[in-house]
Amino acid sequence: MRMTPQRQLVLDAVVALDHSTPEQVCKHVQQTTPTVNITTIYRTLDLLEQLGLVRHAHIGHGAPTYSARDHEHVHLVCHRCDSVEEVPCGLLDELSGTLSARYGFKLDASHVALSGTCRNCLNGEN
Amino acid sequence: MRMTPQRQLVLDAVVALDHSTPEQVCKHVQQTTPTVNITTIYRTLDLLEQLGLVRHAHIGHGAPTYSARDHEHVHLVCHRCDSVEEVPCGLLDELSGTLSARYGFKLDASHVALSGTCRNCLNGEN
DNA sequence: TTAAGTGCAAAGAGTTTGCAAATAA
DNA sequence: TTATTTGCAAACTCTTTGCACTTAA
Repeated sequence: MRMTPQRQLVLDAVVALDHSTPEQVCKHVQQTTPTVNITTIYRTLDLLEQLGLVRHAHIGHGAPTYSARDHEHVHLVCHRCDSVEEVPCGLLDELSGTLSARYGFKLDASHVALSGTCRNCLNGEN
Repeated sequence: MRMTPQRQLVLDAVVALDHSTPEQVCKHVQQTTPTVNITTIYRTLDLLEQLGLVRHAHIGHGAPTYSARDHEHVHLVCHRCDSVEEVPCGLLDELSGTLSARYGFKLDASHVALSGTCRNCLNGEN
């Protein structure tokens, strides 16, 4: 594996943007180097994920969003207004323990978003 | 809104199949009535969801899966072998309470899948 | 000079949209 | 009649694949 300029650009973009879709990463990279192709973005995101440098989460219905590996938290996604709130992974510690004990399932808290209704929407503000 | 034959067929299929993608619902409906179009499946699933008769969950990377509204549970998806296990929503009650109290967020436990590694994969059986 | 990496075009899944024909109030 | 519903084709988003060209070891 060579840390090519393209790959460095993609990694930098993921770190800089945070929660960004492949499309957004592409746009950002192309501001500096317009020749970089979206295919390379996809291939590089896969690669960086295999290397453990980035990870993706499924937030809502659209494209997944990528973040740097060390940026870990749980996402609360409102299915009414699509807002995303970040809360500490620690909130899932107990659930994680239960799932492990009862089902042998090792929870990866930061990978998925928890869906529900946010405070504002509950109060009828949206 | 008229409960047309197509709509009844879609609802029946969702109930019968459980956790089925729009594509799978379509295949099932077309066994009885081959003329029903996939567009109608999508439109009807949306409609039935608005009426509260079905709901969808995002399991893994592909298409969402639809189930009857009363069929509620949490999905544990293994991101290594893609197996899906169902566990009671009650497991999230405490988390749900915490999120509500601290963030005003009303969790919808059955909407999303929890991602992680399943027992078999942890034991190196896959 | 060989293997890895890239860009480009095309294809593929999944989904939505526009519109005209069919259906039922 | 008139609004609703449907089927069909086309478009659209997101992602992957095949292949030739480029690049660095």
